[in-house]
Amino acid sequence: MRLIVARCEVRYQGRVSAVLPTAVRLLILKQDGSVLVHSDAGGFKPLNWMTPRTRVTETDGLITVEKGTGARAERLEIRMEEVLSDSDHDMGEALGLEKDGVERDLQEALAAAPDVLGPGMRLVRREYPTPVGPVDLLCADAEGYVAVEVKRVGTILAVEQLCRYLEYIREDPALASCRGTLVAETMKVQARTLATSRGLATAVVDIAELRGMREPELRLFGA
Amino acid sequence: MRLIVARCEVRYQGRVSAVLPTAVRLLILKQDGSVLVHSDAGGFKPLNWMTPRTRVTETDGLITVEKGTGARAERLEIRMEEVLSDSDHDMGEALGLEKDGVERDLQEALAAAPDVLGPGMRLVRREYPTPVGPVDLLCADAEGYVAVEVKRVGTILAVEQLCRYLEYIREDPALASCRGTLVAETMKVQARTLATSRGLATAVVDIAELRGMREPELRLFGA
DNA sequence: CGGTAGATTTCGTGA
DNA sequence: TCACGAAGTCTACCG
Repeated sequence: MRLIVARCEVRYQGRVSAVLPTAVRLLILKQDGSVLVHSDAGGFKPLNWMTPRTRVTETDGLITVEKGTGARAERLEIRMEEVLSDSDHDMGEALGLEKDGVERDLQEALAAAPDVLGPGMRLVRREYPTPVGPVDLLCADAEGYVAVEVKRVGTILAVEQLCRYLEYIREDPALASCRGTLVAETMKVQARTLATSRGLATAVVDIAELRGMREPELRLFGA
Repeated sequence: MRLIVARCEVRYQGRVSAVLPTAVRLLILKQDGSVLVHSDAGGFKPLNWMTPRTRVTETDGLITVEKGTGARAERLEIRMEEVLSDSDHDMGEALGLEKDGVERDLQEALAAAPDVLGPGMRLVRREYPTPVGPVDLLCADAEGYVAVEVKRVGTILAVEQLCRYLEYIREDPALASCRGTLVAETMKVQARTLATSRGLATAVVDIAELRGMREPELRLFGA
């Protein structure tokens, strides 16, 4: 990884056009070809950047980063007027990031304990396919089938998505009366409202509690 | 801006849980309180980060970044085992980024040349309000009104959005027969298919050409 | 401060 | 390679 602190002007032309007037900024040139231009504020996002795969050339204080060809071509030009620092660092191989609590984990926990969605609820199958993509869970209880969409945050977009799935699911005569439930760790009020007006159920769950239900013996130790 | 290259272990707990095993990484501590952890690969995105406003403390090789309180609390812990480089850089004030070609610009260009959507098409108003948000353009031709949704990339989500708008627009008796058109610089095939099946029109435009139509005198010079 | 929509979204996955 | 969906999305804007 090469780190440059320099007074520079940056131009990007590709999906949009952008110009950064001259100022002192941090340039990051990664081993994989990524180039990031960061300022001392603005948080998470680089002011300008290009992701792999790139072609990087440097001549006479001008760094040119290119990507793609023809209509989809992109070009990032960094004109350095004063270099305040320029260093190289060998970082070796990095291991991956371990995450927990994302939608996938929630879906798993729910698949293992579908009865939190109602008495007698059981899992029919996960990732039940439709022409517009798979619905997270297909469940069933005494009253019939229920299509379940799982989200970390329940929004109106999730309601729309579930509606789209149901439209196709109900084309199957056996599933014509299939109900729908949106499950999320946090539910937006607007999502609940829209869901209700479309005849869908909503449920708020906690992943830690879900797992607690799956492994009740662990709770005994904690109690 | 403080730049640290160090062998470190990183833990994040907040919206999810994440652990980064020990490796050499770049730590960026910005003036505004942002903290980013970058590896030498992985492109645009930091491995871990925290956006303002944060509380940053450092004691004995342990950097702790905290944010929020109570249920929404987040914590980022960086345990440094070996510091390879640690430098501070004064970057002063940075000027803003000038962008062109985003959705807003496309909407403007289209508002100035609505006839590309069809002969005799004229602009009624921009940002025509509905209870579910404003539709980008409301136009009209000899056959009646047309609601226009503008996107840089036309997706099925954009089609759904336009449908949602039309649902409300058509409640007004004067607009009961309002048509709909999705306009984009690039149109996904699925979006076009869904739009057609819902009785909506689609149009692909180029922002440079749009502007060319608005200022035909400029073309004469080029020709 | 919450909600919505845009983004050079980026990033992963599956066909 | 393409298309779709998630993301600790982030960020700006509006109420």
